[in-house]
Amino acid sequence: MLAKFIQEQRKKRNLSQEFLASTLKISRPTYMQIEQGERDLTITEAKKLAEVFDISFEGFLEGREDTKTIVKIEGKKKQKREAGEEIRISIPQQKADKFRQVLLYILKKVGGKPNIGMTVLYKLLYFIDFDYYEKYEDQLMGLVYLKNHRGPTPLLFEDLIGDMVKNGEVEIIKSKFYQYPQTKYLVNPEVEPDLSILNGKEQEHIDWELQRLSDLTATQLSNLSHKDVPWISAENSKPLDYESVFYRTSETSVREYGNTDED
DNA sequence: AGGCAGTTCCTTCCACAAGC
DNA sequence: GCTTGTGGAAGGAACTGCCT
Repeated sequence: MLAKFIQEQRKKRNLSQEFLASTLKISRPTYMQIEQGERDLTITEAKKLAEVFDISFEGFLEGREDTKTIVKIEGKKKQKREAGEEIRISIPQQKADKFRQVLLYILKKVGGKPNIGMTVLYKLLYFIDFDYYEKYEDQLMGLVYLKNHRGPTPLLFEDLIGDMVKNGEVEIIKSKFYQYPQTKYLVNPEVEPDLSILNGKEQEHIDWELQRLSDLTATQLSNLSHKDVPWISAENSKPLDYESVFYRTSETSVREYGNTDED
C-alpha cells in the first residue's frame, strides 16, 4: 500500500511529518491521513513526494524504490530485503574499511561545519573518488555512486553509517540549515581515524578536496556535480562510470594537463 | 428545465493526548 | 523538549428531492 510506503520512506530519511506536510502545503494532520491511507494524494503531491524521496515518479506510484541494488560486503552476511530484479554489487571488506576511515577523517575534520550535512558529504566523497581517478588513474575508495536526482549517491553509505552508529563511533544529529532539514554526523571524540590504510598521495588528495570544496553549500556542490561528465552521461539510478572522468570539460576537470587552476 | 433547501460525504485544521 | 496520532468541529462540493 502506498500509504505505508510513504511512511517507510519518510522514516528512512529521518523526515518529520511536519516537514513533508509543509512541503506539500498541507497541514500536518492532513498529511497524517495520507500516511494512514485515509486520504488520497493529488498528482502534484505525489510528484512532490517522489521528488523529495528521490524516487522516480513511476517507481513512487508503484510503491517501490527504483534502485534495486543489493549491497553485499564480503565476509558479512547481512542480507538486504528482497525486491524483484536488482543489481548485485559486492564490496570487498578492505574497500569498506577504507571508506570507513576516510569518512571518519572527513567528519573529524569538517563535520562540524554548519554546511556539512549528508548531502554535502555525498558530494565530497564523490569528488574525492572521481577526481582522484582522473588525476592518478587509480581508485582511492573506489565506491560505487548512483545517479540520483540530487546528484551522485554513494552506495554503501547508509549501511556503513548504520554500523558506525551502532558501534558508537558516530552520532546522527537532525538539525536545520536555514529552513532545510539537515542530517549531521558527529564523530565520537574518542575515535581516531586510522589513516595507515591511506598512502601519502591519497591523504594529500583528500585534504586538497576538503580545502577547496568543504565550504560550499549542498546546492553549490549539486550544481557542480550536475555539470560533471560522469554524472551527465550516467543513466538515472545507475552507477556512474569512472572512465568518463577523462571526458570532463574544463569546468570540473582537476587533472593538470596544461595549466588550468583557479583560486 | 431551473432554482433552492436539505443531506451526505470528504477534507481540512485545531487541540489535545501519547510517545520518545 | 519535539514528534506522532486521533476526535471533533467547520467548511465546501456534490447529490437529492421538491417546488415553480
